Parts: sequence; structure tokens; C-alpha cells
Amino acid sequence: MSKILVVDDEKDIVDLVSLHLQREGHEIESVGNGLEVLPLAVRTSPDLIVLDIMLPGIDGVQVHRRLRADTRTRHIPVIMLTARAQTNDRIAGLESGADDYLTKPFSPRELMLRIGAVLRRSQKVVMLAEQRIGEFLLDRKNMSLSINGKLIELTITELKLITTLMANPDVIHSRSELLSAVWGYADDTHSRTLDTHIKRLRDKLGDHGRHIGTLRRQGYLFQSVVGESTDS
Amino acid sequence: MSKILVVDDEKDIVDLVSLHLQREGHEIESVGNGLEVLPLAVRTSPDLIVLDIMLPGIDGVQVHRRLRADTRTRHIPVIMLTARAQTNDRIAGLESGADDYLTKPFSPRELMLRIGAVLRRSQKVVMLAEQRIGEFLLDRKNMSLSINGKLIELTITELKLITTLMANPDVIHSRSELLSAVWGYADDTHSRTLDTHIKRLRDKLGDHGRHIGTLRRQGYLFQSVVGESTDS
DNA sequence: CAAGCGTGTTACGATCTCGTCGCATAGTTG
DNA sequence: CAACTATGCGACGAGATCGTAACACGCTTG
Repeated sequence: MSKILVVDDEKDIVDLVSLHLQREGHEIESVGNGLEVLPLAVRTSPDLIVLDIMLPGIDGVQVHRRLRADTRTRHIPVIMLTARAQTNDRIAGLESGADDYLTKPFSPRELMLRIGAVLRRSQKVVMLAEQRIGEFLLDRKNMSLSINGKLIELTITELKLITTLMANPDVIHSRSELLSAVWGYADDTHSRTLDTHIKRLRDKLGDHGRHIGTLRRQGYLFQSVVGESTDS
Repeated sequence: MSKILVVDDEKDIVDLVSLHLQREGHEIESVGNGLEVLPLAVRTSPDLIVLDIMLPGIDGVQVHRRLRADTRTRHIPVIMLTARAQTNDRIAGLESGADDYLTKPFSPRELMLRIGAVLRRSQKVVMLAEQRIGEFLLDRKNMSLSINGKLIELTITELKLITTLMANPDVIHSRSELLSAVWGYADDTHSRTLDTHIKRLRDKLGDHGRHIGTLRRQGYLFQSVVGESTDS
């Protein structure tokens, strides 16, 4: 399922971890020398690295630091194995910026759970390249909107606005939510800016059944269903 | 797996089809009256409709036509069941704009294959909401680019350009390809427009290892790997 | 129905954005 | 090295775009 790089000089630990990981369908690489981690990570691009803090020659924190500093690879999540539950090691593990850490001795089960959690956390988010709502087709790939196949020329602000609204049709998007999503405003400035852009959008979208509805004092929404009243 | 609406007044056909569909893990709804199809489709929003052309009261083509005309639902693929391999029915089936059609009597296996094909065809395309290449993070959801967490303010043209380039890093994008993807130009106009925007992009992206490279007479590319030469 | 508040609408000017021009610079070819 | 071609770069102006102000309109509440 995922490619995992195990870095430890203790062969029995590596074997134990590898065994359990392979049982769960993961692909394993392992290395005992800290200096080999970086080139190996660059070459194989693993999804996760299990890194012992105690390594011959160069310690795990240093390895991790180099890994982070290296710009040839994307960010790879790291689970650090610390020697004992000593305060020093805890701090070192946390300070090094590892995504998680685990104290030796550990149960294989706990490691599996932590690996699962870290992988889930770093899971990639997918979205629909195209979204069709009736005659509206939002093409996120090409950043365009068309109605009945006809391209609607929108400015970037209008596009962000309709994209936000169409992402959750029939759901009320409050003013502050829209101001945040489209303009990045943190505070709830109350000017006529949002209204004006809503108005411009409405004009460009034309008169179809589906449209941008207003919920007084609540916000705006893209209504996907024709003929339903907006009355609250 | 998918929700399928079977519309036929012959109970044995419905049962046969339903049996086979359920075996493949699909969720089935069925109805014998053509007039009930539209409200049912609106309510349940099936992924596919298997529609008999011969129905009491209203024929399948009419039902299909109403389905298409109705704006409350998205486009739902339809497999039309025609009575015999007669030319008339063939034409009616095709004219009605069904996604596929099948002549009675048919083998359940053939129907299954056609259903599989239609569902595959209507499969939605997904894309990554975020794409990370080293310190570059392209957020397609929010239509923004950040480098090391710092938001880079890009115009819509620049954004489309870098999005196109980053979609396939380390791949050469020819001038005409970029002009087509970003500007929608069909012809290969050779002006300085593209160069100028590349220049503006480069200025905004700043000086990192990763950058937009030029391949003389070939095009541009986003280089994901630091320290590699662009020499051809 | 009158007052108050929230939203719609229009107009306008500051600023941004884009494509083009003209030339500079850097590869390429013979 | 000379001639040629492709790309880089700076500047500029037309037009697009945006936010705001001012006011109109409409809904709600008492």
C-alpha cells in the first residue's frame, strides 16, 4: 500500500518492523547507516520513514534535519524511535520536528497504529476536476465555468466566488465565510464589496432556474434545484 | 457500487436484471410505470437508468426526452431496451440520445458488460486538491501558489501558466501547448506574449533551485529537481 | 405603517493586468 | 566569426477589474 523506509542499525528491530509492515501490505526498504538515508530517500521517495534516533556515526535527529533541509524531495513524514522514555530523548524527538515518535521498547501493534495514523494524516486530498450542476459546468482544471456548453467569462474574483458557492450547493455560505474564502479577509468587514460581486456574478450567470440565492442575515447559496423557494 | 434504476413493465425482465445487478454489488430501484420515472430519478438520483422503450401509457423515448429536458437532475446515463432488432426501434433508440441500447431478447451478460462500459464512461475525473513540489505548494482548491508557506500573488494568467507547467513537472510544454492551455489560442501565434508572462512568473517565483527552464525551440518546463542542468 | 436594518444597484476612479513594441542578449549554424 | 534565429527584457498604454460611496429598495419588527 505505502512505501516505508526503516532506518535502524539493530537488525532484529528492522526485521520485526518489516515483518509486521509487510503483513499489512506495505513495501519496505531498510538501511542501517544514517548517511545512506538521504540519497535513498531521494531515489525511492518513500511515503514514510521510521527513523531510529540512535544510529552509528550520525544520530537520527541529524539525519532528520538533513532530510528536512534537503530540497530535492517533498516533505516525507517521519516517525522517530527514541531509545528510552527519558526526558532528553523525548525533547530531542519532538524538537526534531518528527511527525510522531515512539519509545523503545515498543509493541509492533503500537507502531502499526501510529504508522496508520501518520499515513492517514498525510493522505492526499482529491477533488473533482469537473463539477456539473444541471446546465452549469465548473471546470476546476481549466478554471472556467460554462453554462449549456457556453463559456462564461469570469474574473478571478467571480470565479473564486462561484467555485466556493458551487463546492457546496444548497448550503448557506455566510458573508464572513465568503470573504475569507475569496478575499482571505480574517475580520468581518461589512462593506458592499461582496454584494457587488454577487450582483456581477448574477448578471453574468443570466436567468436560469439555478441561481445564487440570498438568505437574509445568513448569507448566500448556490441553488441547485429549480423551482424551490428560498423562503426560510 | 452504483445505484441503478430499472424501468420495465415486464416483471420477469426486471427480476432477471435486478438479480444480476445485485450480484455485482449494485443498488437497484425499479418501476414499471413510465410516468413515475421522473420524480423517482429526481428523488433518488441514480447513476444509471435501464429504460425499456415499450412501456404502458408513455413510451421510453418520451420518458427519456422528459428526463433530458428536466433541469432538476444532473445528466443520468440511460441504456435503452428496444423491443426487436428492427430498424425503426434502432433509430428511435439512437435518436433519443441514449448512452447505449440493447435489443430484446438479450443475455444478462451482455447487459452487465454494457452497464459496466457506460458507468466507466461516466466516471468522474479526480485531481489532487493540492500539489507539492519541494517548497512549491500549488493549491488548486483555493487557486493559489505558495513557496515555503508564503503566498505568492499571481494574476489569473500567471496562475494558469504555472498550473499548466506544474501539472507535469519536468515535461516540456511547447509554446503552442501553453498558448492553447492558458490563452485558448488555436493557432501558433508567435508574439512575445508568452515570453513576457514567463518572465513575470520567474520574477515572482524568485530564486529557488526549482524554476521554469527554457528549452530552446522546444518550450518551457517546470524543473522539480534542483541542481540538474537543463542542457539538451 | 413607520422605523430600522440588511441587501441590491449604479456609477466612478484608482489600480492592476495584459499584450505589444522595440531592442538586447544568447544560442546556433555554416 | 558572421549572420541568423529564438528568447529575454523593459516600457507603455488601452482596457479590465475592483472596491467604495451613495442611494434605492425591501424585509422585519414593534
